[in-house]
Amino acid sequence: MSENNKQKAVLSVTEDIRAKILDGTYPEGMALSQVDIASTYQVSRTPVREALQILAGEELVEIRDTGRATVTTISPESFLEKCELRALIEVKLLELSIPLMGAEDIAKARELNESLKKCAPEEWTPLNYLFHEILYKPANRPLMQNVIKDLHHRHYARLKSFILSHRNTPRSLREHDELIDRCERQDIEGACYALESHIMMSAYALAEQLKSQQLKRRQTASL
Amino acid sequence: MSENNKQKAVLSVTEDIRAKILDGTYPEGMALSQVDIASTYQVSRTPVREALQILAGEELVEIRDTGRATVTTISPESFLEKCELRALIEVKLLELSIPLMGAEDIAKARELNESLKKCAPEEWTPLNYLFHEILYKPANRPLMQNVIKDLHHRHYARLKSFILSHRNTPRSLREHDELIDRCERQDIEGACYALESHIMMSAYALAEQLKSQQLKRRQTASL
DNA sequence: TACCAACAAAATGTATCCATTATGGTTTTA
DNA sequence: TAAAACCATAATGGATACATTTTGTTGGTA
Repeated sequence: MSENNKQKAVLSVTEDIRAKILDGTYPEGMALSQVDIASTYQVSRTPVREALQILAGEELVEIRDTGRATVTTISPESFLEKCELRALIEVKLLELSIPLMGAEDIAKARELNESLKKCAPEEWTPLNYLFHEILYKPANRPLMQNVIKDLHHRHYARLKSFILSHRNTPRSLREHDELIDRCERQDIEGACYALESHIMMSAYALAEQLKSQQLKRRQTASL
Repeated sequence: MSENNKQKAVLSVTEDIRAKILDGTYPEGMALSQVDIASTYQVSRTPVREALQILAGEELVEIRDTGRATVTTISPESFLEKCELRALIEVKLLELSIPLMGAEDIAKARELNESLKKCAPEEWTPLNYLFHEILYKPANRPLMQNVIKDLHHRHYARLKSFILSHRNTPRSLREHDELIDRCERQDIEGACYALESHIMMSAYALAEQLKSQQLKRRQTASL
């Protein structure tokens, strides 16, 4: 066979459920029954329960004291605060990075932004993270970088549909270009300010969308 | 009976192992065998496995791809970076808090610092966290506050023995007093600077101790 | 002595079984 | 009719049994 499919059940189940939560297949609030998942993946409940604990630790599912697991919901308030945190840390990373950046880092960033300009909508979120990752790498702060990665992957990724519908990517790309220019000029203050705006502007817009959608959903539910 | 002892096994096992890791009963690198734990708590391996997954999510234990679980180790580098992150977020919280502080917040902070002056060594870590928590409450940033709480509880607490041996608490208490004064005077910049020094100074001292102890331990091990 | 193979012991991974608890609908009663 | 009690169903929590993998040891060979 071409590859080794014999991965531990816990891992593959965890990965698959995580992916389905992130891409919206399992929507907010959906009940995750151990027996259903077990029969879906043709495994026993034992690995399923461990997978749910792992995902609960990632705040993707919530396990109530009755034992029932559901997909967590994203409140506009907590989303905004996550963006604030993201901005705080990313600005710090950028501030530490800029003095240590070499020409090749700038070149890589430009290259990635070009890829972003041409990429399919599906690829946007991961490529966007890679772009930011390159900018922060010189700072050499693996832990902070990891926090950012988590915020991007575990949380931001769940809003992909919003991001796509918002269609602010052209502006994002322009802002990326500006950011790179400022880095190249070693304009730390300007770059940090640009980055903070870049993050928080889209944050407010997305939070508004979130709010109005949840309002709509609640109205539909009460019919 | 005075209380309901019938808690779920997963929870009580998780809590107990967590406490033992934090207080050093289970030291860095110690192997956590499922069967041993199960027999220790008189439960089957099923809840033990879930508990280990939860603790792995908290980065208190590491589960290797062989399935073996061990208590995670704290490298001086990662400790310093955690302190940097802590300082970054706490300074932000303080900056947001000060303009919203009332007289009763200041009073509470003073009160807590007085308790700190008189408290037993055992009580220092949790009380110290409470002191900081009060200062950040007006900022109304539950998520950031939670990150800070985690950093304090899950990580800082493991260094209790170092903190005690370091005996820098008198200076800490003076710094706390100064911090409160600056808050009362609405001296945002000064307070933030004082807080950052307060955190990072002890961070560097602790990191040095960590380094020398790990060096000593490695030398002893190689005998 | 150093290295490798084979085997034995121990630990983990998963499935299945039973006990307990929560849930939803039905019936009963005020 | 509305609310409370009850029961049947379904789901979770934990224990046990078995399969698989890992690890350590022993014995043999160069």
